[in-house]
Amino acid sequence: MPQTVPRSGCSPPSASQGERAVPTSPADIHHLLRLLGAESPPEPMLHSPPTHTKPPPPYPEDNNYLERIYDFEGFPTPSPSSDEGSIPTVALQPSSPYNSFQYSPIFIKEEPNRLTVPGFASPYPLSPSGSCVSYSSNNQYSSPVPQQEEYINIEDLLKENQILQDSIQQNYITPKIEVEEPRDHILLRSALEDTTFQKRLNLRPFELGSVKMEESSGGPGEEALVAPDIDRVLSMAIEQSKRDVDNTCTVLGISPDPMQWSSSDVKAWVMFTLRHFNLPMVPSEYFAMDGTALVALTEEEFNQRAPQAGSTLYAQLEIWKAARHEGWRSQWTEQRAPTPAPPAPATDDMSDDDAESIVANVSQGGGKVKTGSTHIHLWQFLKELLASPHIHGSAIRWLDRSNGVFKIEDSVRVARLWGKRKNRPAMNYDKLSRSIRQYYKKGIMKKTERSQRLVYQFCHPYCL
DNA sequence: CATTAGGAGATAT
DNA sequence: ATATCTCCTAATG
Repeated sequence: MPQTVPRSGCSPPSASQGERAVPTSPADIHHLLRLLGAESPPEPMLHSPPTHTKPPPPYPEDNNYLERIYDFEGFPTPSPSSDEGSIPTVALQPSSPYNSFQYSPIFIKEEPNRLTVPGFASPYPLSPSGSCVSYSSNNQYSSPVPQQEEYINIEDLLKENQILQDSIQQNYITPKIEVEEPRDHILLRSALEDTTFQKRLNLRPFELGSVKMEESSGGPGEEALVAPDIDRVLSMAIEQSKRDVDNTCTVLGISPDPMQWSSSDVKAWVMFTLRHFNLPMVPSEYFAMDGTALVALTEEEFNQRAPQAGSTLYAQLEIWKAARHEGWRSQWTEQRAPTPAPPAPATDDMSDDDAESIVANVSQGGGKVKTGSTHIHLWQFLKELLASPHIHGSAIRWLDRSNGVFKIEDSVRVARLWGKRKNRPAMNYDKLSRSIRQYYKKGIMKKTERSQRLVYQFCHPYCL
């Protein structure tokens, strides 16, 4: 069935062999390859997994998986208590058929693969071990059965890719990727299981399978032939990483460039990442430093600060560094430039805005376009932030939830997030607080008994 | 110095 | 017309 996919403003990466959607140097791929294997739990946040399509039940403090999905997507977390007045409730998108993933244990131990990378020109110190990411088994994605550790090399990946392609050609119709048998090759698994990029790019589910792969007839020159197919998959995976980074920026209100992070940005990022990977929390004081300092930390220093999670944090940061290095453009670079007609047309313009409008659309039942998010009221927005303490807890949190008393811990970030939401790049806390003060008159908020700095209180119907 | 308080005009939807 | 946004002056800790 030849499906012609409407391309909703984005051109799928041309299947032509010469050009790729994402220009990636071998070094980048290698870099990512080292990183990706250990990284993200498969498609952690962009879509709801099939089994979780309804909002989380009561709200027991830690049924966070769904919350994470909501939060990360900028979805308002479904309120624990009944209904939120005019806050739009969000129906999650019906799970896409491509979206079959499950959390499967990931084991990887890396071995320098055979690609020789003539020097990844990173301005940042690489891991002292040189291998960059050594994934320890203490993280919870690892299975209790440690003997499954395996080494990966490109040849295996290629073979596996071949197997996959064969099986793909047999059930071409099935939009699901069947990667059941091989349990061990994470990179491939994660790259292939994560099919969301295919969907986002309007690829047919298996277009990547059409890339012909020539088996290494040329004996010794192995390095040379690695690139073509894996490359393609990886470039998509890279795309995915970009989006993840961008999403995180949006959610946390931080710059994509770690060097620009303030110390509270650093804390927010660390906490978010720990949370995201289900790693044990560490005192945020351990990471009391700004972005420049964070970037300068070695893997060992990470591990000192967070014995259970240091490697993951370090690896994640590597991805962000790479992002920075590649100059991934994002709406975050300085003030947004609203020029709607960028010179480079439609190669991958389906980044962040799309995600947001999808959110908006979904929340409107698919009917109305856009309108949702810019119309939000400040008090609603604040409650939204308050509803995801594990993400924004360092910026704003409840002091007395039942009475609607909350405290703004990081006025700069809250204002930044608000400005972003309202498309007001010049927003600051001065203005935001002025708006809050208007609420006194309107009876939406009131001053607390003993007035404390940065502490506000919702009035009655508004607080829950 | 950051924050609070509130007036007043401008602006976006 | 409403809900801010923006700018500003004055007070406070």
